[in-house]
Amino acid sequence: MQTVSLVSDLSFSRLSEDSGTSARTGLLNTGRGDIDTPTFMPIGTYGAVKTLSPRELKEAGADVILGNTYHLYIRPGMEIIRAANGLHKFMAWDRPILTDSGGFQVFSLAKLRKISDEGVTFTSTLDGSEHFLTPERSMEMQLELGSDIIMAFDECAGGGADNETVHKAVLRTAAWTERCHHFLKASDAFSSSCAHFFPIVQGGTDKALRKESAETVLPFARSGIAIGGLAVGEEKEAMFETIELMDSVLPSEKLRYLMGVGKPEDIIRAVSLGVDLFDCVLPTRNARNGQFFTRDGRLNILNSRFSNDMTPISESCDCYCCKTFTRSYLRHLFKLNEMLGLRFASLHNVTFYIDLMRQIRQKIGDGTFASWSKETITALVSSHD
RNA sequence: GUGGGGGUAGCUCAGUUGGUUAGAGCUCCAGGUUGUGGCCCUGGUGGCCGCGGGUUCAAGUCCCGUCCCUCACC
Repeated sequence: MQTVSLVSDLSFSRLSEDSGTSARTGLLNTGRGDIDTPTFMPIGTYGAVKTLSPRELKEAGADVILGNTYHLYIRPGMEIIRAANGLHKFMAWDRPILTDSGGFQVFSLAKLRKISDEGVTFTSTLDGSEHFLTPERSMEMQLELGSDIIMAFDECAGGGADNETVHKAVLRTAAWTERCHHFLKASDAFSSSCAHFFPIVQGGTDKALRKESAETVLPFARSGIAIGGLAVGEEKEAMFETIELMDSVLPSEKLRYLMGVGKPEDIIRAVSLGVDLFDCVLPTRNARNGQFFTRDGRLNILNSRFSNDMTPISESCDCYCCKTFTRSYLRHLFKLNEMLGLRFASLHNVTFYIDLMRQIRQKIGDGTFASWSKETITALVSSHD
């Protein structure tokens, strides 16, 4: 297998490893600062991590956030992004941004779509207008956004897809990844951008298809590679078996990004299988439904048992929400649909996820990750499953 | 005072020519949410059908009385 180098000089370097598991810490260089791994990216789909300001994100400790090419292309459109001199300036976030390519959204959101080897025709969920998205166009838009980590334009088959469908997605993802790479290699904007390019492995939960997909996209991975097509409806154990397979197939010197995962306990397990980077809607979406993450599991602030509870969400959390407000008050805010409640819940959950990652890095560095992870997972799921 | 309309779940209301154990939405209570629209999904609690008589095998439904709400007119 041959590694094809992109023009970027940026890299991922492993700093320490955990004995007994595949967990490791690392450092990803970007033009907008280094990222300690393992880490978690809050999701800022439309150029906003819902309810939180960039200042609050920094205070919570976020090093990198995720933006969505598909959503930003629909609204406000690339013309506005160009006029604003890129997404960073537009949203006033000066740290790294990873951009999703739009591949996943075309399949998960768009109602009407036609897929061919050339690209995807889809109908906008906003106004019904028709659009054509290709690997080249996705790369072009991610460059216009000013992305620090550009994701390959892939095809994600759903969790219930048969092997023939998954295989087609694997082949198409391979061809598209090569086109993405080819486009970037020829792009002046890319060579001067200091941006990473991450290919995405597909293949569902079938071992042979996963291996095939990994082998076909790996030549285009320089600093990192993503594991896509998981947490899309398959059995949880099948997901972890696939991650474990990826741990043995992917070279350990490249950063591994597990797309869309997950619950805190899932992240810890994935870290033990060698994953370095995560994103997930749970901390922010569930926050807006009143769910708070804590070391002792999740709690639904709408539950009546909190109506007169004058303690904070978590005694051990240093976020503004936990230092200042009671469960009783937070429940009150949620019962009345006050937007302040959504903000505090989002702030707490994002802080919780980022603190969790910080602790994971510390435990790996200490060499105590294996035992710590077992205890922590037990506590996290104590009141669930 | 006279005439009309109406009283059914916490709220807004559906309930066929009388026919099984009276329903819905919202609320309330509790689950879910994995490359994001605060959406959404799944369960559950909750009714002396205003009250009292009557007709009938059978009444939320028909009849009589009564109380309350509401509109119109004196």
